[in-house]
Amino acid sequence: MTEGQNQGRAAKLHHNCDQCDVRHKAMCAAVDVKDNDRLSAIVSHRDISPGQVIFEEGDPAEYAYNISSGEIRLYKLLPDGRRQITGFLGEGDFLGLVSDDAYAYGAEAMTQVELCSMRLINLERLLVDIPPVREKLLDMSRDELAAAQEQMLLLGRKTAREKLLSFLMQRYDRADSRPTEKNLHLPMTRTDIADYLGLTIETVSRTFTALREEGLIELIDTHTVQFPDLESVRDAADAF
Amino acid sequence: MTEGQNQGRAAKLHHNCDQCDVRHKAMCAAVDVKDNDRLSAIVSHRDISPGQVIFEEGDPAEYAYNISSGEIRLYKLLPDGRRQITGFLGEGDFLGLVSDDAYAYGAEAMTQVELCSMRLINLERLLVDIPPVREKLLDMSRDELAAAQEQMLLLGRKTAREKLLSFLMQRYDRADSRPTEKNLHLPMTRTDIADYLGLTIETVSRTFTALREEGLIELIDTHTVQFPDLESVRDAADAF
DNA sequence: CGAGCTGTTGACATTGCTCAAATTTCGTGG
DNA sequence: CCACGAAATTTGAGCAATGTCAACAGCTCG
Repeated sequence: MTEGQNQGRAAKLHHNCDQCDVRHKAMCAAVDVKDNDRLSAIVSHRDISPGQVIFEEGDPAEYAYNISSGEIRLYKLLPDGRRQITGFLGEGDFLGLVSDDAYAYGAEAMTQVELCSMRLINLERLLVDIPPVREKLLDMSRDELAAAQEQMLLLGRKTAREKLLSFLMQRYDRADSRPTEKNLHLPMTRTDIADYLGLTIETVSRTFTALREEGLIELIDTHTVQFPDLESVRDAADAF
Repeated sequence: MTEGQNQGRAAKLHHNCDQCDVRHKAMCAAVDVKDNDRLSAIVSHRDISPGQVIFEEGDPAEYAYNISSGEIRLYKLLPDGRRQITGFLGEGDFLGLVSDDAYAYGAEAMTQVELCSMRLINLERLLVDIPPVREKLLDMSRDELAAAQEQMLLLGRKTAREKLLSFLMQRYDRADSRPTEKNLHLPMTRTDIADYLGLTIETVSRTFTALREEGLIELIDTHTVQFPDLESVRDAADAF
């Protein structure tokens, strides 16, 4: 299975950025193709299995990462264990840039994950030498910030029902594959969804059931949702 | 009314950045002093009175602003009027950069405000010509992002009591003037606080009363708080 | 097959919200 | 400086949405 494959790959430390599948949607897109070797020289490949911690809040920040494949959750914890998931990241997303010298949040793999890692030191150098990279990172953090503000609106002012519907629409719209696809796959557990939406798992579960009974969604299985009528879901989700 | 005032002052379009009080803590600090005229050439001065809208969510984004003095609230609205305040800004803070071509949130003056405005077009040019400015803006948005994530934790996972205490500590720590000062001034209304913390004004009010009765805070007047024992407040606020 | 997850459902508790009214604060004009 | 009306804040009573605790069902893995 994948384990074997991954280990095979990890042996080859320096990935070749020329052949990277996600280059176009990652921060790397800002690097001119002719500087690819510059990029390849500083990145390493890393495989992570589901549930594994990539880094924890407060860890000294040494690496930044691009996600080559798989999905990750970012979260913050309170001393007593309450958790808030601040975001889910997927293919092409970037993580690890911090103002401080410590990570401001933790990161865990939700699925099998392939990371493209680089030392922050080397990244800093890249930012200086190749200005478009900084430009790209600024654009990306502005997007992240806009998403964070949208999430604050959700957390502070929406009902459980609105939260879940907004979440589903957010996932649906983000999913790159949008041909005739009416199915939405949710890789995360109910606990993850609850911690993302500021709810308990019971409320998430009950709300899923309620939406199903209303006919707004169909639950193909616990991790797959279908929308009989997309528009009515959007209307109910508000906020868009 | 205020219109008149604004036009009066606005007559003097180009502020002199050499003499700016907040230059050192604003984005402008990234501009070398010798390029000050470059900066002065693109900024204008604007006065805003309390309650006035600076821009609304969805407005086409034309200007970015530095705050010379005063305090501002940023917010997002739901169609039915529910409001989430996403942040309070003060002296030296920067607002208006957007990924889209429309503002992602609204901004209103809470007090009398002096703004230093610049066209986004001109700012873009500055970013290209003076790389440290982009660097500075990236740093600032990383800080903003970290603050946003902290706020998500607060909104999603803290109790009303913890929310209010965290808010008070956040304000206390941010207030630049921290000599022997045990007083904290809150320029915003209870409604603003409620909309920032994801609560109702009644709950905010009751929680203030409860904290006063516990002896954790003293209310000098509705907008001034004192902390008899700062440490016990910090303990109760968690999350730090 | 049994242990251990994950998810669902039920019964009940509680936090924070809603509606309403009393009180205080604040801005304005005299 | 004072009085008045409007706005902001506080307080009370009841309620609803969501959380807590507990039982149970379905699946996966050994």
